[in-house]
Amino acid sequence: MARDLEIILLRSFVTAVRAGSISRAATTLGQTQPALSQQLRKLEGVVGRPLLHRSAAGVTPTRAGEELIPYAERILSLSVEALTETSRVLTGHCGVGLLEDLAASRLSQTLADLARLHPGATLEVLCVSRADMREAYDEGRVQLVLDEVPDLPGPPRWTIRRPLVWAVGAGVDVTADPLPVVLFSNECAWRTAVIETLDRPWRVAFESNSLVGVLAALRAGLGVAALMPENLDPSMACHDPDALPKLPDVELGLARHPRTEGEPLIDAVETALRRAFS
Amino acid sequence: MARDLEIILLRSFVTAVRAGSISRAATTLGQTQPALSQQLRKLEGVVGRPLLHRSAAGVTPTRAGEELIPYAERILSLSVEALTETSRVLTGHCGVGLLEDLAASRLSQTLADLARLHPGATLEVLCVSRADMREAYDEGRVQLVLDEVPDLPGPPRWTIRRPLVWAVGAGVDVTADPLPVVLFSNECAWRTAVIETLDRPWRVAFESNSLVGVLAALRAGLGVAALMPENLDPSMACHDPDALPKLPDVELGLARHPRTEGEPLIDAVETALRRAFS
DNA sequence: CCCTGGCCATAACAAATCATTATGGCAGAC
DNA sequence: GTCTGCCATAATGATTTGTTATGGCCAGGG
Repeated sequence: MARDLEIILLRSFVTAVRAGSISRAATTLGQTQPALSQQLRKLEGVVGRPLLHRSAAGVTPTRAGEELIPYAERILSLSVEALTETSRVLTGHCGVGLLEDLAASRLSQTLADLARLHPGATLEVLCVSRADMREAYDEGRVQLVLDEVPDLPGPPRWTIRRPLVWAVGAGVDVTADPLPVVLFSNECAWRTAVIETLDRPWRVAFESNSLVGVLAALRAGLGVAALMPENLDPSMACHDPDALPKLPDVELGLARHPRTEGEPLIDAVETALRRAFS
Repeated sequence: MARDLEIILLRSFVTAVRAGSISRAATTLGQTQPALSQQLRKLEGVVGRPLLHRSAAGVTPTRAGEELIPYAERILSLSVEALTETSRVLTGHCGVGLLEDLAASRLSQTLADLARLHPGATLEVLCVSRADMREAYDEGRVQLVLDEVPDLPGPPRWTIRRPLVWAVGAGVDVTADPLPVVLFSNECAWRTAVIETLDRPWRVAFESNSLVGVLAALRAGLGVAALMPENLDPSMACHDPDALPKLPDVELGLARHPRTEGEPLIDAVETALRRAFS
């Protein structure tokens, strides 16, 4: 049998007592009635005594339930207090350097959520060339950089591998000879990956130095391109796994400026970035 | 993202900090190191900041971690306090009337566990005839009765259906004509169920008024019998589903003497009985 | 200098848990 | 009587969790 109470169950219990009914508590918690019913039964199992009188009118706490209520409320309030204390609203500034492909993905959503959570803080996202990124990092305008490992301005604190996949523009024949390819025009690690991977004749159908340009070219049916899965429009997925050679993974890493060690806001952004890939 | 902390995660965190190492904390918690590692990462996700510095030597709390520790310890101690208060060691006496088949099953183990948990309480299990049971119930020597619904001395507070299965004694031929059957000699609801279910010639090979007698007869290869699955030795299972007709379910129910409403010990025993069937 | 051992992180899979939909029973209102 | 609102249960599917099996990293000792 469980040795600890569970805070979620305590919240369910308190809500049910306040609501006087499991069904109503369920809706205020955004759950279904059977789910809550099961949770309360589980809690009763942990405590070892019935906590609620059930009737057709609703529920009322038993003797044991009444004894539990004050503890439950205290634990719940301590829980939110602990959270607001340790992850209290942050202030300051954090510059984040991102690979453009990452900036386009749901990562920006994550960062925007974070910024909304901390109205006193400013978040800035930068997508620039490797050299500019290094400069911004050295000058302290950017504290975190998430990019391909060789391009990082400092040692990676952690890394993560992501696959590349082929995106096939509308109406493009993947067996065409030569194969029309849409490329990033920057010196980018996977531009070379694409070129080295292709084992048959190909030609550059279009080049762009920005992801939106590449995506537009794909939508226009100009050719095929290598993307991270996050940026792949499902309609452009390549369904025949053998039509094009398998692309290598890219290794992304996060560099953090050493002077920012222990800064809560930078902590929070780093944790959010990491969590976005879990 | 989760809105509450989780007590289990707080315990993991505190243990890790105290142990100075995730691995050691894992062994003291009886878990594996990766499991704990994941839990701590999840907790960091909820808080939004790193809580531990990881190194090859072990872990030490970060600034945020140090802030969290006192909250975590307070919540943990409140949690155990709430449990010991609401499910504190009980005293008193509780008589439980059981169908013999139930007394033989793991249910006795459950009740023994409960008794060990509450050294100041005495538990008594009674397996007697329906009439004696009613008498004991009326006189207050038995507060809870778990039996077939029609045999209960009071209205059932809850019920549960259990299947009956055929047990085939060692070496018994289930196609024999007439089929040798081992029966309870008491007037028992499923004695009649067996008789009514059998759709071909049969004979009473052995009768006993106790479950151990029936089991002994089965082991001796005297015939087949109907049992609850809990009491079925796997070696006696009937493997051919069509060899014998399907037996009906039995409906068990729990009656509780009305005068015991709210008594903590009786509460605890009732909850334990119910939980044993969940 | 290269092992070796302790530490943590990750991956992949298996097991357990959880929430949902779909029911049914029960009691009071109409 | 039939409704209506309540709770409980069953069954299924999704999610979560824990496990084993690895690999990388750093420090200490040969």
